[in-house]
Amino acid sequence: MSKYNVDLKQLDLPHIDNLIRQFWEERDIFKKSVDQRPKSNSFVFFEGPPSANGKPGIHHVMGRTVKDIFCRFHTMQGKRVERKGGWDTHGLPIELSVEKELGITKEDIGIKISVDEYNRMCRKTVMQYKDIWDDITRKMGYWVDLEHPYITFNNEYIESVWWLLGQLYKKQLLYKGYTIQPYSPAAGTGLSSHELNQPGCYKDVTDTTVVAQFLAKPDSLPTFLQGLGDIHLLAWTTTPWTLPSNTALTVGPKIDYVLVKTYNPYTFKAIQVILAKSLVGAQFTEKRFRHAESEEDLLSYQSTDKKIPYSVLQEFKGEALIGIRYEQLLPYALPYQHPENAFRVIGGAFVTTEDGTGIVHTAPTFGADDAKVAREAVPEVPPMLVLDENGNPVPLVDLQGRFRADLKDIGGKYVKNEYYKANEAPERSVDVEISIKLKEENKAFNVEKYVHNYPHCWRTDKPVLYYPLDSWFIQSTAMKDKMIELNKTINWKPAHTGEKRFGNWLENLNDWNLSRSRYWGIPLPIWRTEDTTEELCIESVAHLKAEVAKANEKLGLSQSVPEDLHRPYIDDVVLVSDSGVAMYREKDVIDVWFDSGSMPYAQWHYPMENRDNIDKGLSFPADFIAEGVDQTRGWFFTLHAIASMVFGSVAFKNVISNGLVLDKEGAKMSKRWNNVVDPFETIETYGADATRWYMISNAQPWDNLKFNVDGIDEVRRKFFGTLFNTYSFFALYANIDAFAYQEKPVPLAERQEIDRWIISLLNTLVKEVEAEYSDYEPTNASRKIMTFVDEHLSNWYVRLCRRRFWKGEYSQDKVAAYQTLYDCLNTIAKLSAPIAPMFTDWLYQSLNGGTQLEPQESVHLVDFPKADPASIDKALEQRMDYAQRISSLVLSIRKKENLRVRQPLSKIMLPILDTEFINQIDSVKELILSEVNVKEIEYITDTDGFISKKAKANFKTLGKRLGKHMKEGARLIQEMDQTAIRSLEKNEQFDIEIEGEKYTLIPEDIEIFFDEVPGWQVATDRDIVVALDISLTDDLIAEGIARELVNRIQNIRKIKEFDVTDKIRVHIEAHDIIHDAIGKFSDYIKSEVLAVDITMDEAEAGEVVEITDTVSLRVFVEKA
RNA sequence: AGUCCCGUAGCUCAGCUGGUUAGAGCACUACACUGAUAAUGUAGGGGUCGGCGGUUCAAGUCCGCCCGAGACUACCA
Repeated sequence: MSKYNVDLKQLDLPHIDNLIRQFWEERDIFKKSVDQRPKSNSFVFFEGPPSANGKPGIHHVMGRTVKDIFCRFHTMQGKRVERKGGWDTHGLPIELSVEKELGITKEDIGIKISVDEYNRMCRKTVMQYKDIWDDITRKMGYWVDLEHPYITFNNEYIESVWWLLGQLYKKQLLYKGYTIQPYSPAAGTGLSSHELNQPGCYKDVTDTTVVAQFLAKPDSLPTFLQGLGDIHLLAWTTTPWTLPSNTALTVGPKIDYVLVKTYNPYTFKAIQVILAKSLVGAQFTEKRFRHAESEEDLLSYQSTDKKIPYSVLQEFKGEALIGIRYEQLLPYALPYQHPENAFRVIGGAFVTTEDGTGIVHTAPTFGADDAKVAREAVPEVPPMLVLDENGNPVPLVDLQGRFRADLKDIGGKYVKNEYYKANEAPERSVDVEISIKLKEENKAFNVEKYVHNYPHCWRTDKPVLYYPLDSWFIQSTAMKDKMIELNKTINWKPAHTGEKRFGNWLENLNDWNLSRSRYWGIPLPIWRTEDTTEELCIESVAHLKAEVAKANEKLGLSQSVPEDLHRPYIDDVVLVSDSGVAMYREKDVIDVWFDSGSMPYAQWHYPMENRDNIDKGLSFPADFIAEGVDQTRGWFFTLHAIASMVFGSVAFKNVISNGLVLDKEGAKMSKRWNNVVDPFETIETYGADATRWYMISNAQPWDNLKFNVDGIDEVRRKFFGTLFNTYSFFALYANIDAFAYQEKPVPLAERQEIDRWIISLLNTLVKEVEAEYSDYEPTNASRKIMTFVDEHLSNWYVRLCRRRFWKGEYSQDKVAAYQTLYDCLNTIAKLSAPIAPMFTDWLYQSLNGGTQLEPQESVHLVDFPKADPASIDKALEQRMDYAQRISSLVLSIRKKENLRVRQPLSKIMLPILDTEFINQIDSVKELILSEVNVKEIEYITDTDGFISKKAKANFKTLGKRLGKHMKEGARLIQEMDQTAIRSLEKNEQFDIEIEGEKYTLIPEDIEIFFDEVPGWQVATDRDIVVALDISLTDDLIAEGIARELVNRIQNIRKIKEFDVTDKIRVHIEAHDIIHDAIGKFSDYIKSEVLAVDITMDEAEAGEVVEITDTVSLRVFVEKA
C-alpha cells in the first residue's frame, strides 16, 4: 500500500533540491521532457552563449530563470523545446586575459610567443570556468543541453560563419574602407560601434582644452578684411594633441561670424580675431573681458588692468571666410601629398554654434567628420600623413598612441597620459605641453579644463582614440529599412525596448566594422592579390580545398587545407586569382559579435549539415529568446542584422530583455563595492526555487531588481511554507484514512459548496496563469498562484475544512474533501513547475506516490492543466466572498466585545437589500456559522423598519450627463431621504433639479448602502452590514466551557505526544463550573478528544489547568 | 547634450481605457487563536501618490515644465 511522502517534518528546500536534482540526473528527465514531444511541434529557443572565462553571477541566475520558465511552460504545452547550450569563445576579453597572464602586450605576439602558442593558450583559458558554469546551471535547475553545446571556436562553427560572410559578400555587402574609427591603443584593435556602446564606456573626463589662434595669411583674406592688420581665426579643441595634425578649419557657411578687436589674455598683445557671433559672449566672459566703450578705451588698455576690453568690428557670413589660408599652427610636419592644399578654411554643414567658437579645428586623420569634410572640399584637403621609413603613409601618431619619434619635443610621447604604464606618465601631458607652447607663442586665446563625456575601451578602460584604419565593413546601412520593417513584427518585452531603444538604434544605424587586428578569432575568409585588384571570399572548407588545389597547380605549391582554421595556419594559405596571381589572406579576424549573431545557423553547422533546421524552419527563427537589456545593441542586434541581411527574416519572434540585478540599496553590484552576491551561497542557503520565485515575483523581469535575501526568506515562508504545510496536512490524514484516490471523482454537484468554490477558483487560476505565461508575464503568473495558495486554499479552504479530514467516517463527503484538496495541490504543482521546478516536482511525486494516478514520473513530463469552464461559477465565488467578509465582520465585533470564538453566540442579524441576497447567503450559511461559532442567521428586511438606507452617486454614469453640475448632484443624492430612495427604487426613476436644469435619475445612477443601525453591535464593509446578538444563555455558557475543556484536553494530548488516533480516558477535578458543561456536552467532548469516558473525580495525577479567567482545575489524561 | 524608463506607506510592489474612503505583503503595536503551529486571525498606526502648473464636472491615472535615480544614444570641434 503506497503512502504519501511524509519524510520531511519541516520544509527544507536545499534538501529537496538535492533529491530532485539527483532524480533528474538518474532518470534523464530533461532529455525525456524534450524527446517525448514531436519534432513537428517545436518551440524554438536560442541560448545566448556566455563566455566561460568569467564566473557566473547572481544576474545570470535571473536571466536563466526567465529563459527556463518559458521553455518549461511550452514543454508542458506539448511543444518540443530543444535548448542547445553554447559557449562564446573568441574575442578581446580572452586575448587580454591571456596577455595579462603571460605578462605580454600585443606587440610581443609573434615575437616573444608564437601565434600558434598564443592561440593555444587562448583556447585553454576560455574554458577555465566551464565547470563552475555547469555547476550553477545544475544547481539553479536550469535545463539546457550541456552535453552537446555549440562552441564558437570549432571548425564547423567557423565554417558556417564563413558561409554567412560569403552570402554577404555575394550580396556586395562587404567592403574594405579606410576610415576613422574608434581605436583602442591599449588593446591594439579597432572597436565596433556596439562595442563602444557597452555600458560604462562613456565616462566623464576632465581634459585640457584650447581655443587656438590661427593666423590668416593677409593676401588670402576677402577684400573687406584686408588692410586691417593681423587677423586670427579662433578654433576650439578638446584634444590639443591633434593640433599638429590640423590641416583645415571648418566654418558653417550660413553662420554669422564677427571680427573682434581685443588683446590676448596671456601675452596681452593687441589682436583681431574671428569667431561666430553667437559665441562672442561665451568666449569673452564677463569675468575677464568687458565691452570697450570707445576706440580710445580699447587702446588705453594696460596689461595690469583687471579686465580686457573688446570691440566687435564687423559681421559677415561664414561663406565669406571659405578659402582663407592660414599659417600652420604647429609646424611639426607637412602632409606628404599636396601640402599646398592644406591650411585653409572650408565649409561644413555639421558646424554648430552650441559651444566653442563656431570654427572647427579639422584634423582629417583623427576625426570622422573631419575626414569627410576634408575629402569633400575642392580641392581636397590632404590629411596629415607622412611617409615612414618604408615609404608608407602614416599619421603622426602610431598604433600604440605615441607621437612619431621624429617630431622634436613631442616625439615618442603618448598622446594621453592614460596610455603610459603605471607610474611612468609624465607630470605634464602632451595636451598641457602643447597648450603652454601655444600660450607662449601668442597662439592660444583660452586654455581651460573641461569636463566632457568621452568613450573608453570596454576592456582596457582606457580612452579610445579616433584613428584612421583600413578595415572591412558590412554595409548594414543598405539593409536598414528591411531591419526596421522586420523589427516591427517582433514582440518585445517590454515593448518600449523594441520600439524605442532598438528602433532608434536601427534608425541611426552605421556600417558594421568587422575587422579586428587580433589573433584569437574567426579569420576573415577573404584573399586578395597584392595590388588589391582581385579578391576571393571563401565560404566553406570544400571551397577552400578546391581553391588550394587550383593554387597548388598554378603556382606549383604543395599546400593543404589546415586542420585548424585559426591563425596562424590559415595565414599561410596562398590562393591564386583568375589572372593567375597569388592571393594572400586579409590579416584581420572578425568581430566576436558576429560569432554570437551566427549561432542560429552555426550551432547546426548549417548549411553543410542540418539544412532543414533553417530551410524548413524547424529551428529558425526562434520563438523566444531572453537576455539582459545590455544586449540590445549586442546579441539582439547581431542576431537581427544577420538574419535580416542573409535570410530576410527575423531571428526571433518574442524577446524578453531583462533588467539589472542591483544590490538591496539599488546600487550596481561590483567587486569594488564588495556587494556582489554569490549565487552558489544564495542557492545553497535558500534553495534554488525560493531564489527563482523571489526574483520573478518581486518585480517584472524587465525592471531592475533590488536583490535582497530577506525577500527570498519571505517567499520561502509565505509561499513554499504554506504550500508545504497544506501538503503535510493533507498527507497526514490521507495516510490515516488510506485515501488513494481509488474512488471515482465525486460529481461536482454532490460536493459541498466550499469544494465547488475552491475548484471554481482553481479553474479560474489555471486559465489566468496559462494566459500570463503565454503572454510572457511570469511575474503576474507567480503572484496569482501565491494569492490562491495563501489566501484561498490555505487560509480559507483548509482552515474551514479541517474537521472534514479528521472527523467522522470515511464517507463520500470526506472523499470529496480529499479529492478536492488533492486536485488543488496537484494542479498548483503543475502551474508552478516552470518557475519552481524542484519543489513542485517533489510535491507532484509525493502526491502521485500516494495515488499512482498519473503515469508520468515527473511533473515536467505532464501536460499543463487545462481550465474547465464548466467548473467556474462566478456567482459562487461572489457568495464565498460574502461569507468571508461576513465572517470577518463578526470576528471583528467579537474582538471589540471581548468575546472569544469558543464562546457560542445565538445569532447574527443581517440587513438585506433583496431576496437574491438571501439565497446567496443561505447557501454559505453553515460555513459562516461554524467559522464564527454562532447558532443562526436572521435576515432583516426593509419592511421590518429597522433599516435606513443611504444613497451615493455613481460618478461613472452621471458624470457625463451632469457635467459641471456633478458636484451639486452628488450632494443632492447623498441627502436623499428614505422616501426619496424608496420612490426611486419603486418607480425606477427620480428627478432632481440643479440650477434650473432637470435630470432624471435611474437606479444605476445611484448606489444604495446601509446606514449604521442604531442600538446594535454592528460592523460594515462596503455593501454589507452585520449585527451580532451578544446575549448569553446558560446553555451557551455551558457549551462555551465544554469547548474550553476540549481545547485544554487537546493541548495535554499534544504535550504528551499522543498519536492523533489514540483513545484516551479523562479525569477532571469536580467543580460547579464544569458540571453543566460535562452534563450536557459529554458526548461532544468525548468525540472531539477521542475519549472513551470522562469522569469528575480528584484527578490527583493531573496538572492544574486554567479553564476560565477565574477557575483552574486539575485535569488528568491517560491512554485508554 | 539628446532619447527612453522610473519616482505610490519605513521596505518590496499593485493600482485596467481618468470616476470619489489610494490597496497588498513585509516590518511595527496590541489582542486573540492553536489536532497545518518557526503557521494563522482581528484591530491599529503609518500616504500633500517626487514638485509646480494645465486639461476636465472629476487627475495617482492625460498634457507641459522642473527635481531626483537609472539605462541608452553621441567622434559634434
